[in-house]
Amino acid sequence: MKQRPCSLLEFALLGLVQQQPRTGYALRMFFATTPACCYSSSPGAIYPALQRLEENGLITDYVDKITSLRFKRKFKITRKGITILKRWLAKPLVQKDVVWYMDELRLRFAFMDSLLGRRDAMRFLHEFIREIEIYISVLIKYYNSITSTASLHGRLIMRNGIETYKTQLRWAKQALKDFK
Amino acid sequence: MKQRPCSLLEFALLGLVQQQPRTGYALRMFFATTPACCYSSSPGAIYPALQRLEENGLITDYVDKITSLRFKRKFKITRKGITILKRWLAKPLVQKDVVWYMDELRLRFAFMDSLLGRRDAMRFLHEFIREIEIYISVLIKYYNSITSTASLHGRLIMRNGIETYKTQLRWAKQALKDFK
DNA sequence: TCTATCATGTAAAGGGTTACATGATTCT
DNA sequence: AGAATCATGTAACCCTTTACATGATAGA
Repeated sequence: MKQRPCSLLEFALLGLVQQQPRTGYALRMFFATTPACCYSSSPGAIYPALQRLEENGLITDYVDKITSLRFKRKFKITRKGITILKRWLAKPLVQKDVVWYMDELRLRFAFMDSLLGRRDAMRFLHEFIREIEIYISVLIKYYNSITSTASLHGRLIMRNGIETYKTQLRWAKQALKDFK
Repeated sequence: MKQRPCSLLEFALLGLVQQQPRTGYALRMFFATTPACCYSSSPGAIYPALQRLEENGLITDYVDKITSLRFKRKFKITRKGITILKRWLAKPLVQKDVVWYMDELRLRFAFMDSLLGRRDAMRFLHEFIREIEIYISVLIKYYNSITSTASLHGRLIMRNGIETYKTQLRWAKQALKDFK
């Protein structure tokens, strides 16, 4: 009986309640008021996701009557949740990740600091750099192969992709320096 | 009776069959073998999407027995399809687009050349630059507000976002020059 | 008192992913 | 003859989006 893997939103919620217990509304507001908005802020996604996390035992809820008189249902992470979260954070990085799942990688890196060590973060960056470099060379090869036949728009879009990945590369190398 | 808007995959398919008639398989292979792979290549997405486009009269199919003896069901765009596609391509750009839908903007720019004029493409880039500049200032403001409290990872991820958007800005300005 | 915000959800509809299923043609 | 590739789909499952629904509390 293999456990269904968490969705990106579920991991985002898991990571946020790991930092500190929060209510569903606080989680919504976090997405709505920070640049993390791309991980969704609609209640129709967040509340069901929290239910699923609870059903699977990754988070538990409790009623918080300390911080205010108002009824608040706060969620906190469980030991099982921490295990799952850690496993996700520590997953080795593969080519597919940088091609398809850059959002997921950003999320992983953002949540890494409190659960993984400096060493793991640096390993992550090294793997990131390796895969990005490979993918940039793939993109450049493709760009050169179409450059004579493609339209101006086609070439420009390809350049956009290459420049975007080159920025990722620069960022990761600078980040590595910041760790040293 | 408002028509349901097309999904991103539907627009991608519409744009591709507008360039030239293609079979479902050829469309799948296009996604699978080019950097456009992020717009999906699974048959379970593409074939139903083609059916929907045909039901809505945006594309029609015909049997191509000219290029080979083999049965091939090719799709081509209809006049209605061109209208819908053009309307999508020419939509004015708003802040939400650069925050949430960069993929869609890339797709629109890539398909713009054959249906819209140079003037529209340049207008697109101007609007793009305007919205990106606004969003960068928002991100920097946020970055400065959290810089004293956030973790190293948090700051680094923010820098990643800012650098990524700055690259978009540089790209668009360079693209504008290429148009002149 | 009234409005904005805090706070928690549900329901319907739609699209995508994964996995499955099938058969023809081409190349070795 | 067999394998790889071409070619076209379907079905189950799951998640997200959009829209709706409700009520408490704090501040003007």
